Amino acid sequence: MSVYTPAEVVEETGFSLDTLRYYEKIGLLEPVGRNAAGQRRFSEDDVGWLGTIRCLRDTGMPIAEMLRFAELVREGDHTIADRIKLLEEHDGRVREQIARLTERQGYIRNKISYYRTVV
Amino acid sequence: MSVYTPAEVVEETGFSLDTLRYYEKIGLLEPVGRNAAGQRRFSEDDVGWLGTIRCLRDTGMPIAEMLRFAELVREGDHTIADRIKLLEEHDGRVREQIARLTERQGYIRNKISYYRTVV
DNA sequence: ATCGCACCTGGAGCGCACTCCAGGTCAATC
DNA sequence: GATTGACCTGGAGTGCGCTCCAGGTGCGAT
Repeated sequence: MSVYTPAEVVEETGFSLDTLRYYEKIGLLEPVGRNAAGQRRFSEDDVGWLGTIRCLRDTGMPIAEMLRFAELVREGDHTIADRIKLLEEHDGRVREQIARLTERQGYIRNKISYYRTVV
Repeated sequence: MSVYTPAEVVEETGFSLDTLRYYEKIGLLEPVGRNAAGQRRFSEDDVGWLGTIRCLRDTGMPIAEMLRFAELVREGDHTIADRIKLLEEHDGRVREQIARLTERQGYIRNKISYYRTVV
């Protein structure tokens, strides 16, 4: 079972070291293991979880909601229905987000086309 | 040439009154016309411009860049090539945004599917 | 042994985009 | 003529999500 240094995790997840510490501090990450010198050594699971976090963050989930999700995960398998619910609601918002973005994109492209006719 | 009261513009654009005043203060909106009592009366053009702003904001353009765009618009027709450039760069970012969102959406949906197999 | 470097901590600070507030004006309505 | 309600101003405050800082530890390389 391999472990990762902070620098490796920064590299793999794209989160800054400060952000990793911040996530641990607020409880989005469970207390990370340490080596003898007190330095963090992230587990495979930590890195996997950070991948999930990355994905939720990138789709605009606020930290407060990620915390709720993290709690559900910690509580064990009997919360899986709740997790599905949470993720489905989020998926709905992502869909809306994409739809809105696509619509606005159309407007921007029209604008560009219009400018092209003017030049 | 009809004009709009603040309340009407709030209704039509979805920006709050405070936001409208803020946009005027920072120069994103040119100084809005006033009635005898000093109250704002927005022109058709103001409302149209706010539509553009809405669209750029919703697609994640930072205010600083919208200000640059507003400046170009004010400078007149000889800046149209620059405006096209700015909007095209923005369009590129919007495309990336949609692509990333779509990819992450796939991940989320996988996660949901996985949870469904577990329950 | 001394240096550089990756890492540690608690806590302060920051950038963005608003949002709220206190105190005031004016016009129309009861 | 008192009240109500939409609006005004300048400036302070807020929430989010980090990001930075000072001061310190421990380890491997020169």
